[in-house]
Amino acid sequence: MKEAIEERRVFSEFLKRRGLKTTRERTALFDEIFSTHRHFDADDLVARMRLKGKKISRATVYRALELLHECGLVGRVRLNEEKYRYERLRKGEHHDHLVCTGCGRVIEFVDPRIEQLQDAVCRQHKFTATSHSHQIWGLCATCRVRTVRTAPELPA
Amino acid sequence: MKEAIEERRVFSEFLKRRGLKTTRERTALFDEIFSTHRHFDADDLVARMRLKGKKISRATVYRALELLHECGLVGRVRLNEEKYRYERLRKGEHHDHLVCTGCGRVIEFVDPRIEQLQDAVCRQHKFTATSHSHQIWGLCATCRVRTVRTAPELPA
DNA sequence: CTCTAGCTGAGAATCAATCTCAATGACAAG
DNA sequence: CTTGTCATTGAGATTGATTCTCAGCTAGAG
Repeated sequence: MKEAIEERRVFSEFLKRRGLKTTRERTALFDEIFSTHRHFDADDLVARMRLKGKKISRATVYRALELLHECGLVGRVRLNEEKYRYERLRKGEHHDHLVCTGCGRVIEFVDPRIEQLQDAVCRQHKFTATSHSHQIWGLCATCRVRTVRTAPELPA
Repeated sequence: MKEAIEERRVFSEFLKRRGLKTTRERTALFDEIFSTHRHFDADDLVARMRLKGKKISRATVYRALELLHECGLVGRVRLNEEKYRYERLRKGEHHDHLVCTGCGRVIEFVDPRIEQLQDAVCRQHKFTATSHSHQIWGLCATCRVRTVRTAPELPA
């Protein structure tokens, strides 16, 4: 599974540049993360490693995610929850999220026109953007159907 | 300072509808929140109340913010930090945020064209949106100047 | 005024994320 | 291959925001 050659190089060079080491743990985590395109949180990752028979402590997982995030390979957002969501990033690519509050599903979307308007907004405010996050909450098609007339008037 | 008449009515009716009570604490918190337009976090609010000589427990503050959020008078977002940011909302109005990573300043913006494109995205994915949050991080004009050539390379 | 169901405050609990520190390991140099 | 050094790891403690618990308090209907 020697996927993600380019990313692997980026990470390795990033570590070298910082005088950090390419450890067994970091490599294993990298492999796992770059073997899929799923979104995940720290716990998911710990669990996935366990399943593969690699016991890596939570602390190490967080430390590795921090590094991968710093070198731009992994995205980290809070979708209005208390925990972070991580996701593999493809260089130059960017996407935003539709988050289903019914089932938790996350749908990605890209819209260059929106990005363009964003740039305009920044210019208008003399703001120099470095990143952004755009989330839309609601119900996905499936949950929408399921909730027809189950939706309360509000008197929760 | 009998501001925010309309909001006051909304809140009061909301409480009534839910069989909840209009307590001294809730009224005091409401007054404080609706006396300005600032963004704030739970601690700010506790502190502001203290300054006015009203000691209201953190638990109560959180509970009141929850209610105000539920009835749509107060917005609550995580700007990729661990804590929530709250803000007074004006009915029907909506805005998003430019967050300066230099000084923490939050600039609000509205762009109907972006909102429109969002709707289109949702339709495309058969997604029924209920809310969204759109944040752009970067440097405000002031911090930008201050940081000229202090910024690292970060070949992210 | 009374009574009851909702409130409040203090502190405990939770939960993700971060930190501490002793033991271990990567890797450059010899 | 061996060594020395300094980063790394894991387990558990810690932090920080938020939520919960529960006993005593109070709003507000009757």
